[in-house]
Amino acid sequence: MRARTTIKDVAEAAGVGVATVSRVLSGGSASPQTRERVLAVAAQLDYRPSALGRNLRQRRTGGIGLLVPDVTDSFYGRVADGVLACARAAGEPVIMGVTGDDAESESELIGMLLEQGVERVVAVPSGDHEPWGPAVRAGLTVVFADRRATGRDDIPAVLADERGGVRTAVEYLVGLGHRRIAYLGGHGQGQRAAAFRDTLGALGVTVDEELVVFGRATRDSAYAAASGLFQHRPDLTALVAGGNQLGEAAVLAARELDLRVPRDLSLIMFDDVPWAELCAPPLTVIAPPAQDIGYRAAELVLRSAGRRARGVSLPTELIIRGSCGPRR
Amino acid sequence: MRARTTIKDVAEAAGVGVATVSRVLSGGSASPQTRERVLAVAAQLDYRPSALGRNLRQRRTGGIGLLVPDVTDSFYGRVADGVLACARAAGEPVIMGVTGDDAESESELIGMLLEQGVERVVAVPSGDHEPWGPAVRAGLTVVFADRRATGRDDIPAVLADERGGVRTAVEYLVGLGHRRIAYLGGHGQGQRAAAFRDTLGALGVTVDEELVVFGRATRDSAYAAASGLFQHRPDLTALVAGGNQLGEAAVLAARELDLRVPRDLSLIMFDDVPWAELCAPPLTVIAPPAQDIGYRAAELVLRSAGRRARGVSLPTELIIRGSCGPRR
DNA sequence: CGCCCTCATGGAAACGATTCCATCATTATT
DNA sequence: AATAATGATGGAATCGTTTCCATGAGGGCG
Repeated sequence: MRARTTIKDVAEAAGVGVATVSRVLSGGSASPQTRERVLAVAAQLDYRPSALGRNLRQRRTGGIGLLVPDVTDSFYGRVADGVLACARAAGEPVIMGVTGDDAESESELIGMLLEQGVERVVAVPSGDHEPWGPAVRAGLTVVFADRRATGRDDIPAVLADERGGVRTAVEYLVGLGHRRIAYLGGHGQGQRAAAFRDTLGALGVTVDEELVVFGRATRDSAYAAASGLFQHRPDLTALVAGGNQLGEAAVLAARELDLRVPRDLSLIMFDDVPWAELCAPPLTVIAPPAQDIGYRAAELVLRSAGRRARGVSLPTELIIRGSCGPRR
Repeated sequence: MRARTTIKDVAEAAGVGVATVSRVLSGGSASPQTRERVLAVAAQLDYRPSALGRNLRQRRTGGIGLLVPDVTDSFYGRVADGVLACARAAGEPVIMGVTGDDAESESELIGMLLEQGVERVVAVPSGDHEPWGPAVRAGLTVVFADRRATGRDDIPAVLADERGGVRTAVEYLVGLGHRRIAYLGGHGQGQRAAAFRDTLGALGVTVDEELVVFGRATRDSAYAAASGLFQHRPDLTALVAGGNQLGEAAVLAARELDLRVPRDLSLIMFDDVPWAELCAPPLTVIAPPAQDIGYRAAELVLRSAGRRARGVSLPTELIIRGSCGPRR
């Protein structure tokens, strides 16, 4: 491997000092002819300033860290895409890690980011507050996306307006005549379940706690929860699934038990995914602006270097397709 | 922000020289009592060696770069997941970038990685060989995943056995009696189209070039291609879609034109995605081991630091569901 | 004409780690 | 017992950049 060309090589070739080269390249003052010569030489030698040297000198790494539970999940994939898009626009590298919604993994990854000298992080937290103590103590600028960690209200977050989204969905179902509506929730989505209960209450429908169930993040667990719910309470007429994996499980379980959608069961899913349209019938969904959430979070973490920033809540959209009908 | 604790702080607090601390922490020789004292002090001060200092000294960054066309696409999401899993097991950070299958973006991102001092890259190349000249010239260790760049056969690649997969699929369709089989391909998948033609030829079916069409990577373009194909050649009885976005477009277009699957049209898609099972009917697919491709590529790039490595081809699996039937 | 101010410029320090090398002590060998 | 060998240890150089500071030249103004 050929040795890298350094600033010293450029300085020598251009017949100037390294300080001058550095100034020219980072926009400092220099005489026009010097500037021109340095730029020409740098281009000819294909010189790239090493981020290593710069970062060490400036004691900061520039880049931004990105922690998501699972890139494979379409929702987090879109969040990540938003972060990457914003970072790219700003010319910042992104160091990415997958937590699997596990606090210990999260801790390890934060440690790794710290070692790398990263000082700005966008994360979809596992929910546990534990890992974030050391992070903020070490001076990390953190912005949460999609969720917050319990008890860390000091960390700004970019969230979907889950309450609004769930409210709209529940109102829609109730408007169709449904009364026995179930909620299938997942990891770290207490917010959504709470909104579900509140809205039902506000509409004068008594909340049946047996109809509010939670599955783990895995496909199997979600399927078991959905299937159990359908078998145990065949009287329910509508279901709100709190995420795309849960929605998938619900569709599968309903099909397995020969429940016709929407005749026997109305279905609304939180999160819009490509396959929602391909499903038979196409799924009515509450669409959170996943890509936007990532983009805004990255923007926030880049702008708020140092000072405290306030979080944001982005509106969701109810997309009515074909999976909801009047109460049977 | 509190100042970072450096190796010097640890050395002072432990009453030894910085060299000794470095040796203890990186497994060099030291007397038992010194080692113990240093470790105790380091733990107490919560010392983390800065990767910046180390990398600069060693002139290498350790981490690995990851370039994919689109994280939002389920397939590349799984590839990325595989790379991240392997990197995490090896304790290496991953710097990720999205190319959008655009050679210029790819070039820029490679430049960024170079600046960051990354020297190992896993990439799903856009297909253009242009960007990779500078990369290998700068001494980057590159491993391609899923595709190769034209004319860069010197760069090892971890691929799915597309030929085998397509062959199996086509044989299956021909076995069902189909003769007018179309292929809907996408960006950088000449390999698959070639395998399609070859297999048909080998089975004694004449290849109708009008039935081999290509869409761009966007949803709209793929839909237009599929729709055009169906309208222009209503006599075709089966279709192989060369990727999940293309498959999605085909399902949508078929539905729009009231083609019943599988009665009017048999459908096979390259790539297994969660929604393939949710589709009505569930889609028969050629499943490439996406996660494995990523994992193996990362393994390869980590192990083959320096020396040349050979690529690998991983088998695909034909998963028969319900979207193929006998010729009508 | 002289002084001071401005501006371009280069040398050198600093960032935080690793690592070479010299030093010193302790033990083994002849 | 003298010398060599071994091993622990710390000082200092080094990586590539930015930035402080000193230097010198040149020009404007009194």
